[in-house]
Amino acid sequence: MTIAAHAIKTSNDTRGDSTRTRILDSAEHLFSECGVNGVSLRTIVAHAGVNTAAVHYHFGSKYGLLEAVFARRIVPIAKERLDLLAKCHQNPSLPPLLHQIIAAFLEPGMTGRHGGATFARLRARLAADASEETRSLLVQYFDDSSGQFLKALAKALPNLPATDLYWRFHFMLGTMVYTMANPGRIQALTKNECDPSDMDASLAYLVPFLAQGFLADPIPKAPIMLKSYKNNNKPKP
Amino acid sequence: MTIAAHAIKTSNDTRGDSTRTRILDSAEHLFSECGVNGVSLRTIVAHAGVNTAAVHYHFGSKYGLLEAVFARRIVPIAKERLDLLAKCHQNPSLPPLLHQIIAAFLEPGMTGRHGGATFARLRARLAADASEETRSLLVQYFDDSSGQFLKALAKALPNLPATDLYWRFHFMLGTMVYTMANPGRIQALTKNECDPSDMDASLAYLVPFLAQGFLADPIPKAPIMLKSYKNNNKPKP
DNA sequence: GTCTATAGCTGGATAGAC
DNA sequence: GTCTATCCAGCTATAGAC
Repeated sequence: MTIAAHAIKTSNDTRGDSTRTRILDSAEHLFSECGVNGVSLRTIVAHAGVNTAAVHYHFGSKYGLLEAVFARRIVPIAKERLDLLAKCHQNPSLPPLLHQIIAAFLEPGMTGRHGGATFARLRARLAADASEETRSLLVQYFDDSSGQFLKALAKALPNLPATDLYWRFHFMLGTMVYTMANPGRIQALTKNECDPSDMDASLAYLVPFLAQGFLADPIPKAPIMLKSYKNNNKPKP
Repeated sequence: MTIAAHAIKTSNDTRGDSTRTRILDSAEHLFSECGVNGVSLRTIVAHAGVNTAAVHYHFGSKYGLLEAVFARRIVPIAKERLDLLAKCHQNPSLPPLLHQIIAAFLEPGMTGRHGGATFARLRARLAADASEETRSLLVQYFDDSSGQFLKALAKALPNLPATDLYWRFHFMLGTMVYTMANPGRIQALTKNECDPSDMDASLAYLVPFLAQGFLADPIPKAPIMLKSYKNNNKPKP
């Protein structure tokens, strides 16, 4: 069965307590908590109340299970992103277009609608994983919608060179993934005043920060600048 | 032996080819490439040309080896950060103080002086890992210098409320870690025009982006705003 | 489709010679 | 300090009864 077929089959399972669904839920939770290599199938099946054979019957292997966990959430997230993007437009009664686009990109994956903090942390783990299998999962599901957002951002920032735009998009992914991963450092430093697991608060602070970053002047192009920007690139204060 | 003692002992090993050092180098490389749970001690010792007993003799366990790998790099990184911070000051012939501070924080960990991209990726992996052991490693070694940088940033941004500052510091960590992790998405999207493994280029684009983000207006404080910033928080364009 | 039982490996850790 | 040989717990995957 293909990954997409897994996703469709799963999303049609509205009962929510079938063997398949319970395995997916347990796997999502434990992969997220312990990492894919940090948890055994035995632990997953014990948590789901099934046996090891069930996993191999439904998903073929541990990696097949990971694909299914991933596909179940990612297809609706990508769809919602594009839906929200289609609704973005200039209007004096709305926030600036740039803010709308950034929010359309970030919200679907970060709020609770698609697996919430659990799936978000799993995505963060996969992003730090460089293996070919993992990387292909991310590229396969995200690159299409990313391209659409890059186009929309380019249109909203007509004076920004493509290279600068790409870098800033990359930085946006970084803030998103790191916030979702929530390593706990900022809580420790601030005595829980800042809590990245509160995705609404995270977005409220993140969107304006990123929008402002996107609006920075492009950096000068001369190659020498790349090694000595400190003495040459002075944006107006 | 304590972690600090490991670090000191290692940093005094100037020959660079002792058993200890070869194990540390191999482990750093393979932990970085495959994840701590993704590589076995057998693979590490084969790569280092030693036997499994050597690891247990010198480091006690696989986790002890991870600690030693981490401590060897992190102590000099934290020191260099503070050294660079001490040199930051207002001067018309230099870039803005804010840029200097951000660069002082980012450079030591991202450029090639302390393990380079290899150790950087390992740090990114550990950041995505939520286990108590891993988290304590990061907190233990980084929180002191982070506090000093927060103070310096607060002084450079006297009108920014502490909460906003903390969030933006958190976002800065995200861009740093994600760039170091370099999941390859931006290369794929841009046909290698942007290459996050080029740390000089990364810093050239990253520092101005972050500085601009730090300079954004603080978000309004009313709790309601956290859930509906989209209709209420409109920074000037 | 679901289960039990187990095959077949690989893992971290250690004992004990030198 | 360094090595070989080994223990045994834990893993994924499968065979085969029901």
